[in-house]
Amino acid sequence: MGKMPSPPPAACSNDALRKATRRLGQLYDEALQPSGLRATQFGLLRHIKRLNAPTITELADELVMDLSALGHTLKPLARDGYVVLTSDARDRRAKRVNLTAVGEAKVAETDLLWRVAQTRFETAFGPRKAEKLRKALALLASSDFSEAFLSATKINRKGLPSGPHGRSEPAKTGI
Amino acid sequence: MGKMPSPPPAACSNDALRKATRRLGQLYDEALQPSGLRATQFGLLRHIKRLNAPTITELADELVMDLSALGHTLKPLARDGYVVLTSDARDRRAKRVNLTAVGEAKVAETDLLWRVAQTRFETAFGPRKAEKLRKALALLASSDFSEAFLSATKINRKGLPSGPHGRSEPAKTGI
DNA sequence: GACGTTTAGTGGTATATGCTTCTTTATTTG
DNA sequence: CAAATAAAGAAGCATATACCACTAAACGTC
Repeated sequence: MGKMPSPPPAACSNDALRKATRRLGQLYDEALQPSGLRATQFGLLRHIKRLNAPTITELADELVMDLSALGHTLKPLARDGYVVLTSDARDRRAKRVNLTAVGEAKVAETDLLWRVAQTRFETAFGPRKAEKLRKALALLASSDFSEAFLSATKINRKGLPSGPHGRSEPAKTGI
Repeated sequence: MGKMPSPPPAACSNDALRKATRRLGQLYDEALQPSGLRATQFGLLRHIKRLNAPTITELADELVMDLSALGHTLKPLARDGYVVLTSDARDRRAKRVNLTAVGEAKVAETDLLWRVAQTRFETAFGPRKAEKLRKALALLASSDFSEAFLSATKINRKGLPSGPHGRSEPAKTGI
């Protein structure tokens, strides 16, 4: 008994993450429906508001999203008048994403619905656990984690490295 | 001091989930790239293999995915010859998703790449935490959670219901 | 066994997201 | 300063994912 089929945990973390995302997306979308905004759009508008007219690149970084993907995603919001893109004066390459008055109002309106959903989430999942989950997710989304992942050596004799050996430091949060 | 702006945890769980999903998706996609399969496609093929020629509906349920969305997602895989749709003999409405020999081979091939990625994930995130995270995500994806979320009363005087009062039972896992 | 209802999928449309390529600006260098 | 290089977006294409409307097949009822 010297091999053992090297059991990488049966479940795929990526699959698990996607399933949860789909489900939660459906629940939040349903909750925000009266506003006409998707959960993704609301989140996007909130980020724009918080970052105060960021450039597309800044926004993309913050959202852990591909630059061009964000460009596409902004179109419906621009079309509907929630945001406006303006060229940056200093750097004419850059474009800033501005929340319009209409957009601002829509965010405020939708925020009420969001709070209900968020509170339901806390209640259903447990506030303590919810907070820990968000922390874990933030770590996953961080560039620290990317680096840890990319530099993790693929050598891992068992599936469960338990002893104090070759594991490249489980990324210390720092988020 | 009797109001307090009812602080629904500053961060949106949905946003957090999406950011993490995007990041991890990129990491896994990159890891599987040599195979030509996206992480989503690999996960899909693995589910098909595991469920043994499921109907589209069964597969959609398992993946917490919309039926028609799954229908669309299957097209590239069918086009590339990894799966074939066959009408069920007993119920001519139903269609079964069959993994072809080519698909089977592709899964086997990609599995090697996936194991590396999965092991890196375990190493970078910590095996213990990884397991707990997957559990939490599985709970979120479960219908139990949907029900708990939908039936959660939106009344929640503070943002942190701490006492032993009106909270509709933080869905007991059972996953 | 015809009729209304439910169930399985399809097709269309729209958003979400990523990659690659190309254009316009900035920035760096010789 | 001119040429090379880097950075910010835009555009095109492809997959991922959802909702709605529609068709076809199965079911249940009287």
